[in-house]
Amino acid sequence: MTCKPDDATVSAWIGLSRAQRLATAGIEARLKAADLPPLSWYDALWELEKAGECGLRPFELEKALLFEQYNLSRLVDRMTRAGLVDRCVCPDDRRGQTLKISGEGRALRQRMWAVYGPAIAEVIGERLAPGEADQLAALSAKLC
Amino acid sequence: MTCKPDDATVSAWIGLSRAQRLATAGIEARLKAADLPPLSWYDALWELEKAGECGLRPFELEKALLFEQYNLSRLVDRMTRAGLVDRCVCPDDRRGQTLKISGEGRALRQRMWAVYGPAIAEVIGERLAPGEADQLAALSAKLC
DNA sequence: TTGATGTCGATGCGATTGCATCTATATTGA
DNA sequence: TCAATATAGATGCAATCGCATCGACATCAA
Repeated sequence: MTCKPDDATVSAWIGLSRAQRLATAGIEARLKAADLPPLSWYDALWELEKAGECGLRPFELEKALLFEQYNLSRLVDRMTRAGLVDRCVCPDDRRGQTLKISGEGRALRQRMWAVYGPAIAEVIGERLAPGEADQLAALSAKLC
Repeated sequence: MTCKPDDATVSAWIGLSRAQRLATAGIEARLKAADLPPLSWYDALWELEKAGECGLRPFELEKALLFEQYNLSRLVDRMTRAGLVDRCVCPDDRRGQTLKISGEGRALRQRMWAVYGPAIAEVIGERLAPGEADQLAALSAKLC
């Protein structure tokens, strides 16, 4: 049975939550200031770019991004309308489709990384001593 | 100048983000399954309960919760309509108001904690060895 | 086969968020 | 004092989210 959390657990949860929200806000603000789309667009573009030629099915992207199905459907809508992603026919499953990043999509991802990368460095990297980032990554991994 | 983040920093950021989102989703799902309002309501109620008799100004709550001003305004709206929070006149500043938790609000916070507490234990506590929670809290604090 | 059930993705609708801006009051400085 | 500026909080409107559900195809069991 699951009982009440101890104080250390509560502090960890509150800290995790605040840290992530502050970092996200900082990063999103920098993207917006540079007239770039939100983080979720970057994440989608990056997953699709990593997937390469064969692309990804929407449900795969959904799992990779931890998105709700309906939100992913609409995100893909917007990105397709923006010319960043191509919806291709899926040979194996006629219910589905295959998503591929376009040239424009690749270009936008690069422009976003030019802002996103330094933002991560500023918001996370500069605040952690060497080795602490690894610790944080390891602890986070245990929660997934 | 801020340059590119190193790999450890990127891993820390991605891990932090995924861990927080998964944990949040798990906790919110449990609240919803118990027919309870979302986490933000709990957070607001808890801040107001901690503040005690003298209550809090909306802008103080805004800072405590890391909310946008307009979102806080509307959250308070909904919670007031639900009878959980009282808007009181603010003697010092006639532009503003003082927010106080109601009896109903206190009661709801308790009922929420009965779900929220175990949820934290399950999603965070059970996945971290003793001491790791403290480490995570300490690392998170460096990011704030 | 074929009927029952499961999975993929889209969508109508109401709720919430983000942006810009507004009103009212407070503060500051000439 | 009083005009200029700043701060507290609300709100109209468009974009996005959450929920429920749908249509289309796939899979599985008899």
